[in-house]
Amino acid sequence: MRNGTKSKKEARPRGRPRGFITSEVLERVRDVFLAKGFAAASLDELCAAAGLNRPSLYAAFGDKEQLYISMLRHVGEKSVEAMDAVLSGPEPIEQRLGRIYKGAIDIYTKPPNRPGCIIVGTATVEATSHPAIGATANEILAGFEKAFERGFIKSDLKPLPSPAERASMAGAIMTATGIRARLGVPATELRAFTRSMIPVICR
Amino acid sequence: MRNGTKSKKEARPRGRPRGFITSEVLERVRDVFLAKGFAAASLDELCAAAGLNRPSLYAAFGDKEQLYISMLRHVGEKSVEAMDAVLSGPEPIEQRLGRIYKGAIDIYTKPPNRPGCIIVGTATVEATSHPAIGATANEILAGFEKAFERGFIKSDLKPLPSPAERASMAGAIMTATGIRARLGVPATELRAFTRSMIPVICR
DNA sequence: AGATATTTATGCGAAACGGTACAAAATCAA
DNA sequence: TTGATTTTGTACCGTTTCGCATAAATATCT
Repeated sequence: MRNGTKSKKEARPRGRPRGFITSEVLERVRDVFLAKGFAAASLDELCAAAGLNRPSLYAAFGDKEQLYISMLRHVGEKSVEAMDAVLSGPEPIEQRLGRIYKGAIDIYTKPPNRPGCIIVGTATVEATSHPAIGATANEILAGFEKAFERGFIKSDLKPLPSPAERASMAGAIMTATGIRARLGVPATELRAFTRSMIPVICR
Repeated sequence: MRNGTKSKKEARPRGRPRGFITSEVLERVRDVFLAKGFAAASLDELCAAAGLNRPSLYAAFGDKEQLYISMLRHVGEKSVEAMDAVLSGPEPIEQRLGRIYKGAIDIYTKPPNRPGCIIVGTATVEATSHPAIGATANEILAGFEKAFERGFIKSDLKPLPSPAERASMAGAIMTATGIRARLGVPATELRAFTRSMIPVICR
């Protein structure tokens, strides 16, 4: 027991404990970034939503770009988990895909602000000025495609197009849906679109 | 000749003539909006790029949002013209589609800033705060799909999926490509993606 | 020429921006 | 209790932002 009694839970750090939970803060700033985008979201709004003062936010997450990237990663991880939960199910792949798209559209068109997909809807515009944001968004989208691919592998579709090709197509449909939702296309139209695409992907 | 000699050219307006050409200004501010997005593009940058002073820009186009929308419409019209020129050609539809995507990718990945598609890449994020921008972007995307549809009608593909369905799929592929280009996906990968999607669309 | 109309140019001014310095508060180690 | 360490709150700095007020410049119409 030389190196400190780590006990079960890791020893509490030295100084004053934090008055917030990281994941909660990330989910609150997510709502601000969703509504305004990265550039138009001010630190005042972000701090107010997070319930933190500015120096606390900075000490915990770094500057605005790093905070945004942390939020993106958080959203991405939770999304992939949710996708895997559905895509590993026992139903035929067409049905699993339908549930993925339906769930996505529900989120994308949630009133009152039809926010669309936060990744393609808010990260894309910043990618030219903030390459790290573009790279992060790309990683997350690649993660989505990998999740789709796992779903296609677990299916009895013909081997061609390959699961990877089908996955990249499913991802493109998802991307386009997330964009069009934010642009104001109503949910019914989005659902009709994804429903008509599924048989094409699974041909 | 009562109502004034309108001659051929309409009579010049009364006061001092403008020192700029509307389409040129729109194409110069387009470059700024492409690089920075709507929110992060400052009026100083826009004026400098346009070669106009601030009050001139305001008198000619209104505020920043109206200027941006005028620019979007300008880009949209020229794009549809270019698409129709290709899509009405004599080649098989697969080949016409390939040329459309190749041309788009060339623009989307142009160095040094891989700007992607200005419509889905910069308008989308603003749609929640500026509904007029979202509506305009949607109109333009619908115009793209109509152009695709005209191309599919002029082809000897099977009647199902319908030309409209094929067009919405082709549009989704275009959208996803424009997004991923801005996010940093290299041109070679984008070309491989669209090339693999064409046979699926034209099945 | 003189009056009228429109566009240019300079520059301002109030507000909002991102980021940080500094001291008070809260906890742990000894 | 005393000192070390981390978080919190207030207040501020310099810069940049958008939009406009005002006056000079350039054209047509009478």
